[in-house]
Amino acid sequence: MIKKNIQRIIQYRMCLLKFQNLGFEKIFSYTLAQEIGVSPEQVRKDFSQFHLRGNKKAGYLIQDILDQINDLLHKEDIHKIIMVGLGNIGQALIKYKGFANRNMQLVAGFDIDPAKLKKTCRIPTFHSKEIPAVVKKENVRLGIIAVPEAAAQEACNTLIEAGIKGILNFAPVMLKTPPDVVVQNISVCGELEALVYVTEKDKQK
Amino acid sequence: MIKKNIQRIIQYRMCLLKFQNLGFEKIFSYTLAQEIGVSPEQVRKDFSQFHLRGNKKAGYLIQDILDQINDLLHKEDIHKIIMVGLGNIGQALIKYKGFANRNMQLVAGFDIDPAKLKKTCRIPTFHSKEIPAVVKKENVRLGIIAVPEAAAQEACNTLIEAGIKGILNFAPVMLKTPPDVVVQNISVCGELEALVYVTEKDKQK
DNA sequence: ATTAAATTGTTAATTTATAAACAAAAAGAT
DNA sequence: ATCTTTTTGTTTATAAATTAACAATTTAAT
Repeated sequence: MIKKNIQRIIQYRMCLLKFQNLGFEKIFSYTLAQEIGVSPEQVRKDFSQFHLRGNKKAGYLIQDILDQINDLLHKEDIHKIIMVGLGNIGQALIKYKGFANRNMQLVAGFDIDPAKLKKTCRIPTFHSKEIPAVVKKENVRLGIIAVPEAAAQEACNTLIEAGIKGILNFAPVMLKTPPDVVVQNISVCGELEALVYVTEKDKQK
Repeated sequence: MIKKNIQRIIQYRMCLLKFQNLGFEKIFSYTLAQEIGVSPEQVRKDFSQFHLRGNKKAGYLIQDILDQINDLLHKEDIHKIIMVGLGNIGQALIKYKGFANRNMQLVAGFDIDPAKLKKTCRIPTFHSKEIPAVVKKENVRLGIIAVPEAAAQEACNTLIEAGIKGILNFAPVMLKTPPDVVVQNISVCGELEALVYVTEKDKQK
């Protein structure tokens, strides 16, 4: 599983950008902490672990920290992504315009259903059998799986075979991958179920 | 933040259903563990914490454990959900057919843009100003925020004011809520950035 | 009937993550 | 120039989560 500190670093980055856009040049651990919903000590600890340094009494220089986080997250490159499955989620992600300003680029979509490939699209779409060719040609390392549960492991195997190293999985299954391929799962229903659990528990109090 | 053990319980449930559909009546901690990608000790520990009991040498009775997990997760009820924001993600979720068999029901969608409300839809859609009325009438406790970043906190405030207790947030901001309102965030870009970090780190080895 | 094997469930140990404490440095005030 | 205040950064302590260990129990075999 991915460490929590790097997930927070990603959040700090978004927050720093926000404050920078508001015209600030410096920020304190306290401010950042409040914004993210953690303690200032947590912010400083995280920064310390990634060697992000500030100035005593003067806080952190936003631009400076951003530069370093951008390095950490390899923001000097544009990260190409392919997506398998052009159903509901797939279509939504294709239309999503937020990838670009985070240095992400959805370069192609795939499906085994020819009907799904017919829709006009912001990105090129191909039959899933073309995955290896496109991955190789475009040198893609990340993939999104947005196919139904039953097809997910097969899609996953194809991606692995093609050389994909990181997979974002929307299908409600735990994918089996070799150790050098990392999977992150997103489950809308799962998150909602967790919310039901905690909110119903709160209710009893 | 929501405890990890309950998140795993939710995963175990999906896995148990899968094995039940395959015709199995019993399952061992080892099997479940492998499927979820954790250790058998973790499974037994989780089960123990929620008082889910098996039989020595004979493993766990799938139906029995499912009944108890269903109780934990309040699967005796159908959980109503409303959604604010009928953009890309909103549309995808409205079309999504997987809610029903997890006892979730999207009862209404909202947007401030009249154009978005015009599309024919599987569920009724209203102007966001109707949120309090619908929440009250339908007695809804869960909400999904799928609006742009700039509108997210305001949408959140409306939901809180209306009495929503759990929020699934797709906007890339940390929402400010009172302690009795729980938020779960989903960030596709954030997850992809985390994947970039770990996969690039692996590459160096 | 006894023994061996398998599996749970609890307790103990370890690791990881978070929080607290505090020294060090910088800025500003007296 | 000295003292006070503020904020970082590191160290120590606490809490949470995971892993390991092992006793208890059940089934099956001899």
